Amino acid sequence: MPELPEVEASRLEVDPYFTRYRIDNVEVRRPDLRDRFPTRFRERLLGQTVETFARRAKYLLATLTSDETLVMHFGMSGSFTVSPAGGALEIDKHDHVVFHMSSGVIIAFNDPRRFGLMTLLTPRQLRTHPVLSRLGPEPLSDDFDAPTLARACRGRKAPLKAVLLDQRVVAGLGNIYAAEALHVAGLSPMRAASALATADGEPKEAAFRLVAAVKAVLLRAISFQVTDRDRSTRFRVYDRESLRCLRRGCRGTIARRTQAGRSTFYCPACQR
DNA sequence: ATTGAGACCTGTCGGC
DNA sequence: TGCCGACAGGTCTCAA
Repeated sequence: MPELPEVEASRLEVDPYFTRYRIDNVEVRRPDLRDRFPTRFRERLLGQTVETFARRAKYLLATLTSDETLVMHFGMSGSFTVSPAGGALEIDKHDHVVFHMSSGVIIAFNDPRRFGLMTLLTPRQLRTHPVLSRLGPEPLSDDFDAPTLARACRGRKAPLKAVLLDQRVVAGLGNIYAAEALHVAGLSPMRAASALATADGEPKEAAFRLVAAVKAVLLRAISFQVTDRDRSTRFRVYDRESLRCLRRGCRGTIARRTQAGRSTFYCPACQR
């Protein structure tokens, strides 16, 4: 479930049960996701109240009364399940951390593949974190605009798809929405990123189109996550190999190829 | 400094 | 039904 829209949907769903409640108990059933949990992880959480529950890129950040921040990442297969107070509790074998909140609600972090991450950072560790402190702009914020993207793309020979996946350029896109945004923008995933900028790093028209496409695709995906359940209209190119291109007036067929070890879906007819 | 390949771990799906 | 390979929405490390 986990690119920016899915993480944001998860945050919205869990926030009412997390924020302003105290963590009365934590079951650490497996302290080894992508990294081993920090020392005294459980002890540092016990009795803490969650003050805010925010998202940065694909990370979820719960700030605690102690000023420490609980950082969570879903990896490829992470998710939360919320069990109402007093309800029967079923523990899945991939529920690695289970939070018992002061309301009686139980929130479980589930992650079969264990590419996810959970850690607890002091304010200083949060500020200087080697990954978090280097994340690029939030794609839905005004900080992500064509000039910013063009500067990041200047002189880069890497294909556009790879640059959209680089979390230091823009933070939160993954394999699906990078492909979707490139289709909306009518840009080939194989195109060199440098094509978005002039020699001095000024944005070309394609940079404006791509920025707008990224925002549109993510906004649509978030609203889709929150409301829609119809899976048929979910993606324009992702997982649609050999199917007709959905762009109005385009008669192309969606192709698939491997880029940097991952599947890229695109329309060779309308993405240039 | 950039870039691509491989690794991490488990589950699912299609083909034989 | 059972086995096997291919593949999966992310990131990190390493070598070129």
